[in-house]
Amino acid sequence: MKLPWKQIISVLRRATGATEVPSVTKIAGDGPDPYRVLISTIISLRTRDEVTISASERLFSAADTPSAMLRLSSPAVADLIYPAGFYRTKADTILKISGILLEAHDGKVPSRLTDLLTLPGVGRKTANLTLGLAFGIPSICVDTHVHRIPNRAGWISTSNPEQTEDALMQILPEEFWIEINTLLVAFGKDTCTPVSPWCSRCPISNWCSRIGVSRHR
DNA sequence: AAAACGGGGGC
DNA sequence: GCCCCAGTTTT
Repeated sequence: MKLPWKQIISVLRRATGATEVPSVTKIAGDGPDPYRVLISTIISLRTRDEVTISASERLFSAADTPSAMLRLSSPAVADLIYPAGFYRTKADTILKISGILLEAHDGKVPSRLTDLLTLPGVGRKTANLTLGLAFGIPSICVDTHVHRIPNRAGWISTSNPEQTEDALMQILPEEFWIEINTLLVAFGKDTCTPVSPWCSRCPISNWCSRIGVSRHR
């Protein structure tokens, strides 16, 4: 299937209201601060956007560098990021990461995938998202929406996130890699929902084969 | 009362 | 691969 990506992306931008920078990056102020991007990405795990943003703002107003973070106790961090889900685990993770950054990476967030993956609490998703948002390095971040939507639309046919990452790199121009996650997350939340999606108000239904969708609105 | 949710670690 | 983790919203 030959897909008009420029058009699809621009329609999604308008439909979702997402401009170019996702909410996590905006927390970082004028330029994306890799440390803030990484830490808010950790906080965002299983947590809604609004909660992630307020939790990140509270945390960063108390500490926004690895060394400042290490002056806080784990319960203090947990208290700052509450009510983000898994807040106790995340507080430990944030402190561990901060310590490692200070010891092994000169207090900075590494910009190589392999280095990011060695950090505790950082998996493929978090690492790729950080590479894109913090450093502008083209990388595709596959979450449930980025996996579900292209498959439902019939653009690709994959069964796991890693396959999806490869398949999307094949069909999607590199200039859209960083943005696709933000767009599809927003799109998947309000229109292309996991069950009974709002196909009647979908702006890109022209390019969707609705594979696997039995019920829709 | 379940299921779902911007996952990842330990085994 | 499977199981665990463990807060909140949505259905």
